[in-house]
Order: sequence, then C-alpha cells, then structure tokens
Amino acid sequence: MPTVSRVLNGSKYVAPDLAQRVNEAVQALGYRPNGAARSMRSGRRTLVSVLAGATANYGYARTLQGVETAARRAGMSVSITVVESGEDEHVRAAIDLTLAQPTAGVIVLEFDRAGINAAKALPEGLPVVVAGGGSRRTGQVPAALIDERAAGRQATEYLLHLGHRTVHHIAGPTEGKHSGRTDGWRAALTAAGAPAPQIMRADWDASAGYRWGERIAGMSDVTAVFCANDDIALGLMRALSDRGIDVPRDISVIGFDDQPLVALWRPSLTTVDQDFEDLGARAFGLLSQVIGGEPDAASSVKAPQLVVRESTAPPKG
Amino acid sequence: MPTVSRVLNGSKYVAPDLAQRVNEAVQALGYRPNGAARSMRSGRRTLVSVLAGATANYGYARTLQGVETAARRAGMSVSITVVESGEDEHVRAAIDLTLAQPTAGVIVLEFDRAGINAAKALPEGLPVVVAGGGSRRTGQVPAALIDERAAGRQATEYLLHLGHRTVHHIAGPTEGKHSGRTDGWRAALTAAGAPAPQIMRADWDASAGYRWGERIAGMSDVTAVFCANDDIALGLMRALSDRGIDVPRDISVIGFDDQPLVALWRPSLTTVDQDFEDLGARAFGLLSQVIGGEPDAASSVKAPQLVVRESTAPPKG
DNA sequence: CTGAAAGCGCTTACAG
DNA sequence: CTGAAAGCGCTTACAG
Repeated sequence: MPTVSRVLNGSKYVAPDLAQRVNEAVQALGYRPNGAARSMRSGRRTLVSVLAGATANYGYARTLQGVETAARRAGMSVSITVVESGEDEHVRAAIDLTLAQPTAGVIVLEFDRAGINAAKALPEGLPVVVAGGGSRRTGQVPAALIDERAAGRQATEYLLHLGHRTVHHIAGPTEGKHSGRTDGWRAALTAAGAPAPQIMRADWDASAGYRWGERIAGMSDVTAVFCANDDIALGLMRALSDRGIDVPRDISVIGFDDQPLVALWRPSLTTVDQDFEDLGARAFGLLSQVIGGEPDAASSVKAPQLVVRESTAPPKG
Repeated sequence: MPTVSRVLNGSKYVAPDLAQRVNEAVQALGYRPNGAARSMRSGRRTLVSVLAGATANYGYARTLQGVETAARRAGMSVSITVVESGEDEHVRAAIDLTLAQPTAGVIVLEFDRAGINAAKALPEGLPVVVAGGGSRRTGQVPAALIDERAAGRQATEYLLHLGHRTVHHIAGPTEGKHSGRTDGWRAALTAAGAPAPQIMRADWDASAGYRWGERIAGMSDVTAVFCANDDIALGLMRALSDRGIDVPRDISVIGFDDQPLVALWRPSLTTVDQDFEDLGARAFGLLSQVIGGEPDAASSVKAPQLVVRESTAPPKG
C-alpha cells in the first residue's frame, strides 16, 4: 500500500518494474485514491470555494469562469455556494455549508451586499481573498480588484467632453456612497463644476432600466445617462425607443460591463469593458499565494476600458 | 469527543446541559469539524460535481444555478469542472480532477461534444446523471431532459403555418443528425411536404450568426430562419438590419433559449423558452435518488415553450 | 528501494 | 446518557 501511494504520487524511490506493475493494476481495477483520506492524512487540500451572491449574471458567471480555469490548471477543484442575501441567516448558512467541505481557501465575490457581508463573517485563520470593484483593498484580506471608480469617472468625463451640461446616473440596488461607479461619476461632475442630479436607483435588470426610461422620457433636462450596468442601459434604451426618443441624438447612454450582445444592439452601446475572467484568475492567484503562506500577497487593481460605440454623441442644438 | 460529535450531529441521547456546554465551547473556539475526516469515517459525502463544456454561456450558467440552488437546499455543496473539449486528453483530465474530490455523484451537462464524451468516459459504479436536450435517455444513466426535438418542430411548424414555403436552419457547431433542434426542424418540414434547405452550420456565438446574415442577405429564396440559439439569431438580425433587410417583413427569425435580453431587442425575438434552472433542479433531484440507492430513478422530460414576439410574420406578397 | 506501523480527525458500535 | 476503543483509507517517517 505505501508503494502504491508512492507510485501514484510520483516518488522517485520506486523500482521501475514495480511501478509499472502497480500502474497496470491501478488501470485494471480502476482504482482511485479516496480524496478525503488523502487530504486528511497529508493536510493538502485541493478544493477552492467561491462564495457569491449569484452565479448566472454576466459578471458573476465570467468571474467564476476565470477562477475555474485558473484552478483547474493548478490542479485544484472549485466549489460554488450562493449567498442568498446579505441577511445574517443566509450568510451564516452559506458559510457553514462551504466550510463543511475540506476547503483550501475561499474566494468571495464582493459584487453585492451578500458577498460583502459574507466576507466579513468568514472566520479568522482561513485563507480568504475577495474579488470586487474597489480601487483599493478595504478589509484586511487581500483583494483582486477592478477600479470601477476610475471607469465611472472616465465614462462621465467622456460625456462631459462631448458637450453635455451634466450626466444623469442610474445606480444599482445596493450602491450607496460606496459604489465605485457612483463615486467616479460624482468626482467627474465635481471636477468639471457640473451640477450633480439626483441619483436614480434600480435593480440590476433590464426591466428596472425600462421603468426609469419611461420616466426619463418625460424629463426635458436629461441629455446623457450613465447606467450602472448594461442590462439597465438596454432597458432604458428600449423604453426611450418605444417613446420615439432617439439615442444618441436626443439622449446619450453609457452602460457598464460590455456584455457580448451590447455591441450588436441598435444603436450599439458605449460601455465599460470589465475583464471578469482576468479578475477571477487574479483572485485565484492571490489565494494560491495566501495558501502557500506568502507573507505579502499583494492586492491587484486593474482599470477597465471605456468602449465607445454608437449610443453616445454630443447634445443636439 | 464522541459527545461533541453527538451534539453536533443532533443525536438525542445527550443530556441537555451537557449539550449546552458543548455548544458554548464550540462557539467560543470557533470549532468546525473537519469535513474530510467526517466524510471518510461516516461514508456520507456532501459534494456533488458538475462536469460541463462551459460555465458562463447562458444555458450552462442557468443550469448550474439550478443545480446549486437545489443542492444547497439539500445541504450539499457543488463543485464545477470544465471539460475543455471533447478530446480524450481533456475529458480524462477533467474526470481525474473531479474524482480526486470525495464526490457523492456527478451531473454531466450534455450540451456539447465535451459533455457527451465526458459522460461516456465516467467510470462505472459512480452515481451519475446527465442533463441535456434529448427527448429520451440515450445511455444507461438516468437523465433530466428538455425535449428540443418537440420545440424545434413546433418552431418550424409555426413558421410554416404563417405561410412560409420552407424554413432555413442555422445549426450549432457540433450538431449532426443527433441534434434535437435540427431533428425537429427536419421532421416538421417532412410532415408538411416542404423542401429541406441545406443546413447552415455556425458556432454558438452572435458573430457566427452575423456572418450567415451577410450571406443570407444575398439569397432571394430565404423568407424564414430557425436558429439554434438566441445569439446566432441576434447576430443574424443585426446583419440583415445592416443591409436594409427588414425583420420580420422580409425575413422571419426564430431563436432558441429565450435569454432575458431578446425580449428587448428591436424587433423582439420569437424564440423557444428553455427552463434551464428547472433542468438543473431536476438533474440534482435525480442524482439524489441514485445516491440514495433508489432502483428506478426515472428520467424526466419537459417540453420547452415557443414564445411568439415580433421577429416572425407571414411572408410578404 | 520497500514493507510494517503510526496517525490524520472524525463517527460509531460497545460497554458501562 | 456518556466515555474508551476501533477504524474509515490514505501518507509519511521508520526501519531494514
């Protein structure tokens, strides 16, 4: 049995012919070492857990994909547990479920309240890394980040440079002053001396954007809108279109995410490209460092790119 | 120690006050049982593995979501491993990685060649269930299915009933005669005595649809196109629109999936609604039965729904 | 280079 | 109701 173990784990101190025979037997019997026993005895763990407020939404799914790819290449598996909401009860249930597995470490997607609260509630002493949209790490755990603030500022400045007096903003549901996108939007307005209109709040989906579109259609002072994500922007554009308002001639619209389909829209959407796969890969790399005991696992920040398409133009008149 | 175990596992034979003290100590120390040791000793496994050719694409992500939700409610975690392609090497690597974890069972997403081959290569004796788009189970393992054939037939019949002489079809990449969508399309044409045009093949993404759109714009005999998924349909519609061809007046288009955004498109897309979340939930339920040793875990089939919107109309003239 | 022995952290009969 | 003892299936020093 120790010999089998040595062969399977590639120890060098095994006679070639013995190793050969072991391998044949393993093949013939379809033997697979019991992962639980293996991890218990060796202390080596090969499961990485992702904790997230959702899985199927574009950004979540892509980040998860980035984690999975990086983990697989490193020989590790990834488990996923959804945190249903930011409520204590849901946060605790998700953490309990995750930690019932022999996990090597946890990656938390801090894209929403559920993720933020989960990151806070995780016990000490466990390798943890967060992935999110800040411009610098917030807690004590290392973070892989996308600088939403810079992107929000850039998008807003672009509209201002086109000649718009100000830029309206439809923010996401859980965003307060802590949303990077909203922060960047406000900073750009302040820097330009432009008035800051009331923030419009919406859920992340297109129907929320559509409802705001119905109202914006009746507001004569709106010439440019920066939306917190692409779905909201698309819903908004459809509502405006349904009311005979032309984008971008009457109103310019910018989204956030750069989902694949928004380039096909008519008009195609100007938006901010977030590289979620890269975010997931960076988060995994960081977690590997933490698991490996590297003392100075450094947080990383990347700036997303503004992608200019057809939905933005100078104001008319 | 046995007492602690009994308290944590809710055995009734523990004095209330002792249980109380144990719970307090557990709280204070932040003690969590080692999952590996637990699963090894008890033989109970709480990890379900999903094997899939992708994770972020709409159908995959939604099915995964369905699995995760159902698993979580049953107190189980889910791991995800991507099978990079249908090549032996990738299939084997993915299976090895998955089975290195102490998994209770495997759900294979048979949405593509990678998934189909993975299902075939899984060793005997392991609880396995497949989820896919057939109308009946194909192998010996139980399956949760969506009846794509019926849907493909229904979509095609709908176009025929509108008065189209025939219906063109853009199929997905790996689809041969075994694609339910394509089978259903052909069956409808045959039943109606309509001529079956050459199948057009495309990758699953919008750009593939766009390229076919460029060619179809030059084909005078095309009045209706049934696309294997929504992305292809949207790419096609954009290409037609770019060439001044009106959908649905000049050409009718039907997609497959009913992604959230296609209802917002202009024109909104007639498509087939597949309930992927339900598919994932059914797959997990089936796997639970298999794990539980139920002898007659029955495959389930559901029919997707045709959703009629603006992209389809009678042929002109 | 290769076996016998110990032990990872739990749970489960087993005695009391 | 509650401890002492065995054992799940591996890996890792330890002798040889």
